[in-house]
Amino acid sequence: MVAGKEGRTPRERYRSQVRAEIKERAREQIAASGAPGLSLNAIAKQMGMSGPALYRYFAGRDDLITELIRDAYRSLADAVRAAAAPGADLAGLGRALRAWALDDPQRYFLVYGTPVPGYHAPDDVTTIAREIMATLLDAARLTEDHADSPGLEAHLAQHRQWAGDHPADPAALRRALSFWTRLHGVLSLELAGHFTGMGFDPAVLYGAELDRLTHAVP
Amino acid sequence: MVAGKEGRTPRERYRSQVRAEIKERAREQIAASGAPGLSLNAIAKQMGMSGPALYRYFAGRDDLITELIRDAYRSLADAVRAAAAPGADLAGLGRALRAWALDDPQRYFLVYGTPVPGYHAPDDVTTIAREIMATLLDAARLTEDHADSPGLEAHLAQHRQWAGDHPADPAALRRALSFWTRLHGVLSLELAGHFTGMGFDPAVLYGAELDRLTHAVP
DNA sequence: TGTACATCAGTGAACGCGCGTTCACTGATGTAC
DNA sequence: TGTACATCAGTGAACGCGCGTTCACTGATGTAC
Repeated sequence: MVAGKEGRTPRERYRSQVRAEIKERAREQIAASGAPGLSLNAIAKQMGMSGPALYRYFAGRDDLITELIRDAYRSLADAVRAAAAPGADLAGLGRALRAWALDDPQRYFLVYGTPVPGYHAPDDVTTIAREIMATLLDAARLTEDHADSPGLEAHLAQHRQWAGDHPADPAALRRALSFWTRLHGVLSLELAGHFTGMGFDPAVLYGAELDRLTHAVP
Repeated sequence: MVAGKEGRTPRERYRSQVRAEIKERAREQIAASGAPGLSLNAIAKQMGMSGPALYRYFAGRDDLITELIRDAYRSLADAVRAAAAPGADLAGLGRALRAWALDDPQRYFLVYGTPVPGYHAPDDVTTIAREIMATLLDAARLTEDHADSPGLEAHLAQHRQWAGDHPADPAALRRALSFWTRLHGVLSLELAGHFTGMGFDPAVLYGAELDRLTHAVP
């Protein structure tokens, strides 16, 4: 999947293969019983190895979880970037975001789920998050809507650390941010099961939100 | 707090006092290390009791957690209902929702956080959730906005199990739902710390979303 | 091509820990007459 | 008001469990000459 991952020497190739399988099993386990229940020994047993063997591949449980979180962020950034490929606007990004989320809900929760008090994500995760925002801003510049929100836009114009030196005007800042929060609102409620039994189709709700973000109803 | 909780006989009064303290310590522990790390023995030790003593008050760990989730839902329903008291529209509800969330983020995550695979909330929680939606619908009927979304409204008009027999028109259904998902989008990202370091004030973003839900900018 | 050595994946035993939960029990508090 | 009995909160020992992690080790694979 990721370039260069397969290594050169047979040993390196084997190593990264086993690493990949450990992570795969870890993801299965998280899907089955949630991230807090992740157990190194259980993974090892499932792979037919002894527990301590995993310490050849990861420094410990926390290291493995951190790696999974990093992968989840990376995966999201890749999905978003791919959808933004030529000069696309926010509409395609929105569809890609939902597809990515539904494809693996637990991966979504690794990024956007309940934070563990005391746990701090490593720095490079923040870097990836900025990269995602930059992609969003690119697309937000190419999108038009009829909404406006002068107060918010003025505030964002003066507090735009998150945008770095991105050449986005205040309206684009607003669009990118609203895109993020609104779609996340629908997605997280949907994935957490809060819509089950309510009757309507979450896809329709998501689509309507996306419509209003991209080609505004006057 | 809740009427009738203090009991009549001294023994009953004592019982519910101890129950309350157990829950209080449980909440502290969740705030400190997350819900998955909740431990009955640790709570007992903190109260100067032995572990097994807690089984006089709760059937077990799961029972305690379920009770905390129920309390969280109940608390949200009360907060929302209080804000809707006379004949208020969605604006006041939105402010109350944010205050409730910020007052105790972990309580918010008990309701809206990452679901634990395999865990199913008890039925009465669903009842409370419906009650919250009903309150939202009441307020949505008294709110006006200039937004409309014909496709969504048509869909909701035909899929309104969640509204029960509430006399809300399609536009009100849409408003209630968008209110819920949009504000939740901002809140959950804020509480999970995804805005930290970005520069802007989440309150401004939240306020702008609320504005557009209540008195629409044309 | 063959030998000597270095690297490194994986094992198995062990450590200490905290967990939820059960059980038989003690002793204090409340109730009935 | 006092005595006899029932209720019930809390204890302490014990069970079995799975966890993360360390350590000294074996044996296979790769490297250098």
